Amino acid sequence: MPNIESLVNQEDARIELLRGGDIDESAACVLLWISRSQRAYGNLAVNLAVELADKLGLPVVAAFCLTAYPSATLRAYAFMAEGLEDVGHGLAKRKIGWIVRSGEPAEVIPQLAKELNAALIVGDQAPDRTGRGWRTEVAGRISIPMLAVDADVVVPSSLFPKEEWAPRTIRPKIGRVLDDYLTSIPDPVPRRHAQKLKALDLTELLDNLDIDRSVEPSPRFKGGQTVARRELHHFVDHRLATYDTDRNRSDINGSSNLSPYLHFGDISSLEVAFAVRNSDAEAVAIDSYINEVIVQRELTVNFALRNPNYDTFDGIPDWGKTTLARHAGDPRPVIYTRAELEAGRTDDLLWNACQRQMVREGYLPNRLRMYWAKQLPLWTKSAEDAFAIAVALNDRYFIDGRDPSGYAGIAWSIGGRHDRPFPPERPITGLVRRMGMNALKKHFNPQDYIDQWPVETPTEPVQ
DNA sequence: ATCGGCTCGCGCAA
DNA sequence: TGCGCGAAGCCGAT
Repeated sequence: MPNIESLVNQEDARIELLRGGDIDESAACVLLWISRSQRAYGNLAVNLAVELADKLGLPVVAAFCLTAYPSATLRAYAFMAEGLEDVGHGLAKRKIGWIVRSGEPAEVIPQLAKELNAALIVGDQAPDRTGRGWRTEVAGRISIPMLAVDADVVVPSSLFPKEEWAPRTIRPKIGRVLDDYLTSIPDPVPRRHAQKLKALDLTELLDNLDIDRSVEPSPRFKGGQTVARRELHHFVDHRLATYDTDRNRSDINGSSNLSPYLHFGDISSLEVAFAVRNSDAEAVAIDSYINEVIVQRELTVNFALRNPNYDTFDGIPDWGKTTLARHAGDPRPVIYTRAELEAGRTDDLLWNACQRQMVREGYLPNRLRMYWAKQLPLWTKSAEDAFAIAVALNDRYFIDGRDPSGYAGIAWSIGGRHDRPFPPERPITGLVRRMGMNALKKHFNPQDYIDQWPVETPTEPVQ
């Protein structure tokens, strides 16, 4: 009877052994629990499941557990459902079984493992506490081995066991090992094919899920690996060349638009980074984008993994807390309620336009997300309030809400996380760097942007 | 238009 | 222990 320890490379930083032990030789399949990495191709968790299944002479059956996470909206779930349909099609081509069930992962996955007589479970990894909790619970309720593959970063997170301070502390560490990890991903088909397994109707499952249906699906972003890859190649072919050079287009009109897809794992940052690295764009453009999609992004993953307060005010650095505390009593000339903010009814026309794009489209270019978050402390009674409102709106409207990038962005904007102080000390925000029109104007034309997101004029009632 | 200085704390050199 | 330097800024001097 083989044990799992002898079948996997224990030195592989990308693989976490959640439960060890012997493998039952009479088992019927390897269970692949897809959660964070919602894609059939370019997926290292799928590949590990295939590798182990081949060693054991078993087929692979993949499962997804549909459950309503905190602050789940129809917008996010419609996007996710589109992605999951794509997963089903892709896995069929890879001769992997596919099951979608609703319920709590801690119930559903162990139950499924029993039903299918699984030899072991291969899962993926999540940076947020909800996703991490699911894995721990599942591992605690099974009696077979379980592995988790860190498939949604380029450099495995386990190489950064402590909280990193800033881009400059993680950058050299990533640089040292990047060539070991920035590789292409094969799509092996298991030797033993799974029987056709009928998946439940996704729309029906969605209908029965307890989610907030008042936030409508994005009219612009459709989920799925197929669409994600189309976006990636459009970016590489048409916008990457000017990513760093054209000042008027850079990072606002020229952004890659991939964040919703990266959030749901419709595409991996590894595939994105690999495609960019091997494109024929100029080195400055490539380096600039690689810095975004690897260094900055993986810093935010490290933040979520290593700082338990990654989504609250408490997660900001000490110097930020000190300086904000010193200005806690500063008068706020204007205070808006959450409802006024949510409706985009402030006196700042650019901010309102950002809020409208967020509400309608579920997306905002990164730099505007920062401007948006940086204004909030000026208009709320405390920085803590500003933080809480920022997180609430972020999670409610963005397709990629609940993502480490969003939380780290808010912590950077409001509390100076991953940043340094910037004197002179100013009212309310103290030493936390401000962002005003002059800075934004270097990158785009605010008026053009405002015009793109007009206030909807109510239709006149016919009378 | 460009440039230095502003503050803080990490990480490395010594 | 000292020193260089940094996620996307701002202000004032030149």
